[in-house]
Amino acid sequence: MPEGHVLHRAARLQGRRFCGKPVWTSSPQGRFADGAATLNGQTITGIDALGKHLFYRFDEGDILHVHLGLFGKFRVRSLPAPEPSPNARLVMETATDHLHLAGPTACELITPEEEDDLCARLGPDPILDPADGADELRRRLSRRSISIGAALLDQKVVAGIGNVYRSELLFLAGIHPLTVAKALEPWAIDDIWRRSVVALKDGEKMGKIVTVLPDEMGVESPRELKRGDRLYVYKRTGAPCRRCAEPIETSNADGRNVWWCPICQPETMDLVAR
DNA sequence: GTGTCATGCGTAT
DNA sequence: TACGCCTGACACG
Repeated sequence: MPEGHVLHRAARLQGRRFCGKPVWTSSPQGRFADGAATLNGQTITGIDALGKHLFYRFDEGDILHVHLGLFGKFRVRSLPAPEPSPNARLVMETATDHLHLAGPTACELITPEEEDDLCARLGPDPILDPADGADELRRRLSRRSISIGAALLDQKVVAGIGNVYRSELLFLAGIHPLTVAKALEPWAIDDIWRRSVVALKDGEKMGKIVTVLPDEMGVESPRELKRGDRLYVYKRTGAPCRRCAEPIETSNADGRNVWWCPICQPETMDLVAR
């Protein structure tokens, strides 16, 4: 269940194993049989992530687009690999490595024009555009009367943030998630952007989402934080805030659950209706 | 075994 | 706003 950091990490780690090598491809589940037949025997020339999307480039010009959706998962390992699950959408192997993809929302061949259209619909990616994404984010939020919580999930506003990061980033920024997006001061939007760059890059490096500062939990490094100690507010309804002990609140005003601390993220500005 | 839920998103109503 | 899609982990009986 991936946010943008997972896709950037996949591009980096899969790139090491698969770029520059011919691949055998198949679709045990059958739903990508034609595409797998087209790609079989081709050489991968590059793997790129943008937001939550992944693009594999092949030497005959084909482009494979993968979006994991809510359930999609990669398994990557060195050969020999176990039998693929019967619902594997795509299995890809070199002489030494094995990739197994199950449950994606999208696994399809697309044209360069389709890739351009798709990318044009995405906001700035904190991992790809750390330096100049803030201006773009400010522009894209300036006319939105939706809440900042809803805006951060909209991939047209910013690409790669999902439901975990949006709650955690707004906690770190001290902003209530139901705050009207266009009511935010430019410096507050810049702050959200800077925090998203740090958080997603950290997530990409570690392969998991850790937003809690290690010293707040009495350990040296984020890697030492146990499951359950890594996040400030996500899925912590009723638990004491790690900073002020106030019970964490939750709402699903926009169809997805969002969590916040009522003291650390006060209602100081315009809120959208609950 | 069954039911529920989940880090997503497009389409229909 | 609701639903459909796709899978796996976990709680419960």
